[in-house]
Amino acid sequence: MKVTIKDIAAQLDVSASTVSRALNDSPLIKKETRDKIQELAKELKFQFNAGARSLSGRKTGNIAIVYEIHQGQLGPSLYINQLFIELRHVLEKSDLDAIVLEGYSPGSEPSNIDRLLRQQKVDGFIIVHDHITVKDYESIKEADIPFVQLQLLPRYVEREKIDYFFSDNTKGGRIATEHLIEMGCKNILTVLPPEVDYEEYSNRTLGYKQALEAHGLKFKSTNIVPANFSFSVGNELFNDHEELIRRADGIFFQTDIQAFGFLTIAKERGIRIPEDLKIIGFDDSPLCEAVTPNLSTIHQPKMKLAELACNRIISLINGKDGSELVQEIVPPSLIVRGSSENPDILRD
Amino acid sequence: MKVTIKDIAAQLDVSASTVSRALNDSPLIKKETRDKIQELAKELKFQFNAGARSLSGRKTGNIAIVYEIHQGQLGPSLYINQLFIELRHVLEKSDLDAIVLEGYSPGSEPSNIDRLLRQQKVDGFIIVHDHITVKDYESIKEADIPFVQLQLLPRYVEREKIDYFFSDNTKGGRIATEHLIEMGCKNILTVLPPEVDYEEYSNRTLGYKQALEAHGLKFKSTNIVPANFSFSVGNELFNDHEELIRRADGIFFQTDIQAFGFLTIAKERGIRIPEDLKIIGFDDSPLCEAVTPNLSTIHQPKMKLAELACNRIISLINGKDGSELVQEIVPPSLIVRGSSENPDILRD
DNA sequence: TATTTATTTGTAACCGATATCAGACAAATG
DNA sequence: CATTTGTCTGATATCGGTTACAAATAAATA
Repeated sequence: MKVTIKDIAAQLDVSASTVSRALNDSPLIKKETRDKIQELAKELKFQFNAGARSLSGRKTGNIAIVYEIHQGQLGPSLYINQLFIELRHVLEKSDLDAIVLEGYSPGSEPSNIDRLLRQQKVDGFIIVHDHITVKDYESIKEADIPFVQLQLLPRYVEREKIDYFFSDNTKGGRIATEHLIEMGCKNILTVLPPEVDYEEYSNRTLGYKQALEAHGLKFKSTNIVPANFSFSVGNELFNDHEELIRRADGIFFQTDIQAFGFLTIAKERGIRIPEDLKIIGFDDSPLCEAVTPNLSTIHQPKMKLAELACNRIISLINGKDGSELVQEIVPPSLIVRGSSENPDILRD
Repeated sequence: MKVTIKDIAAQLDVSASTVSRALNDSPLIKKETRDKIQELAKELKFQFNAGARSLSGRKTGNIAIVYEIHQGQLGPSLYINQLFIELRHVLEKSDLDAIVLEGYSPGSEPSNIDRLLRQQKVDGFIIVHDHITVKDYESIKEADIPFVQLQLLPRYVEREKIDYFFSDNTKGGRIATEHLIEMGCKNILTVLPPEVDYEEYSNRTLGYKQALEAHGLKFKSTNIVPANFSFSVGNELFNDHEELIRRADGIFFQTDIQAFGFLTIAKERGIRIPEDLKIIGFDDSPLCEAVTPNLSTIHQPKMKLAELACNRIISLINGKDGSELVQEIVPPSLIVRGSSENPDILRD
């Protein structure tokens, strides 16, 4: 049942090392021998024993994907769920397996990350978001295991020293806001989750501000509205900020979820979208096309990010270009749907 | 940096085997020696090298969680996302790592499951839903690796031979429907995803039928409405089945998502919920409490299922009770919220 | 043809753990 | 005190690969 390198060696009357070389495409082997061995290996469906390989060679064939839990979900938005699936998918193509874990799970000693490092279970880490401890970052570096950061630049790590890939949140905030301005909005709010210390959101807010100023609109900090990070945001907004909302003609919601929550309530409150108020979200979740009106939004380049991160990790593992940093900020794109369209244009 | 069993042995001037015995709580060791060794191991933050351990006959410490992709999401409903998180969480408590993979990814040869088996990378499989091939089921059995099935009983596997845990969908359908009947509904539809060959849904439909018949209501197959499995179900229903809907006084949506989609549309179409029509969903997704009116639903016992599955896998791995099957069908529970309440009662 | 050089293959040590078996030592028995 | 029994520990082979080094073979040179 289990096929080992020795079985192949015995069948072809060669030594185990020859088989090893053949299967690893070593240059130290005659082509014919190599082909013969590879052929038999394929026929027997040979696979390297992962334990033995990592023990001798170095590679485990495992990559850790570190995520965080938000409200019982994978990551702070549905978007993370999709990013996660993409990552696994790209890794699979290189026969790498994904070991998933929560970055920060209090009480476990040692931390999961520390444990994985000590057990030598993974070849690299892909860290999504930044909910891991400073200590764990240091452990990873000290162990000299490749890692890349996705989605959010950690606060407490020197950014000159890590590889990261994330979407340009400042630009996202800017193009979302500019779009509303172009559609004729003059009094634009932005709604964001309460955890304002996330760079994700502060950058989106920065982009919002930049857009306003570039178009000669006044930026008021009171127009930045932190609100519950869930569907129920709708009621909260009307309870706490009704006046602000009634005066606005555009809202940039920094997460789709909040826009959805608002949509379900707005109609009841007699606000027509997009006639009275135009709104735009952020993330391009699948629901955008399901709600009425369809939600305009900013599309996060998840495929691109997953590919960049995985390819980088893979080449780091293979020892390539370890010296120079790779840091990419991928631009998101504007997706216009019904919630921000101009009725005037529609009438043409 | 890396601490091995030999390092500990050298420091305490004992042999490696003694250290191994101490760290594995073997009875063949003097208590004092054991304590001394364990103490030092803790101090040095020793962890077994995973590769070496699995090579020498012990466990890999990895469990494969096999899922399927639906519309770019993890599994056919948000519920799977949560179940997945629960599973990982329970495994973590036993220092087991989760290797996640898609059950069926066409084109990869050998299949991921086959590859993992041959690489001897995992100690067991938790299969969520049934999107893996017959061949893979057979490979797992042949390799004699423990596995449990969650969420859905596979069609092509003899159920007398596998351990499974899932929620009682028949009962779920029944209590959902009975609830509507008790709230006074006489003409109840059920809406379900188009993939009717899933036992999940056929059982929910069965429960629906049982409830009707138990209460002397006529069951009509035309009242079973397959519809798009997404938020956009609302428009589809009104386009294709408006008359049916106008005549109904209750709808049992077999997934929350479909109920949400309907909710956003119903109001526009002049249908008041729950006054004109009572509805109930299935899954108890977090959004239920966020929409207006709050959605009544059937709660799936995800924590319970995750615990059962993990504990079973763990005891199978440890060689316990491998002989007798463990099959549990966990009852879901009714959660009553605004969407099915009786206005008459509210007025009291 | 004899000798040097380049290719290709085999031998053996090693990675970090486990387990069998034999030996050391102490306690129990005659 | 000699012998048997029971506890505990160490030496060693092993798991399935990799790799440095030595050996064998083939090709190139004198």
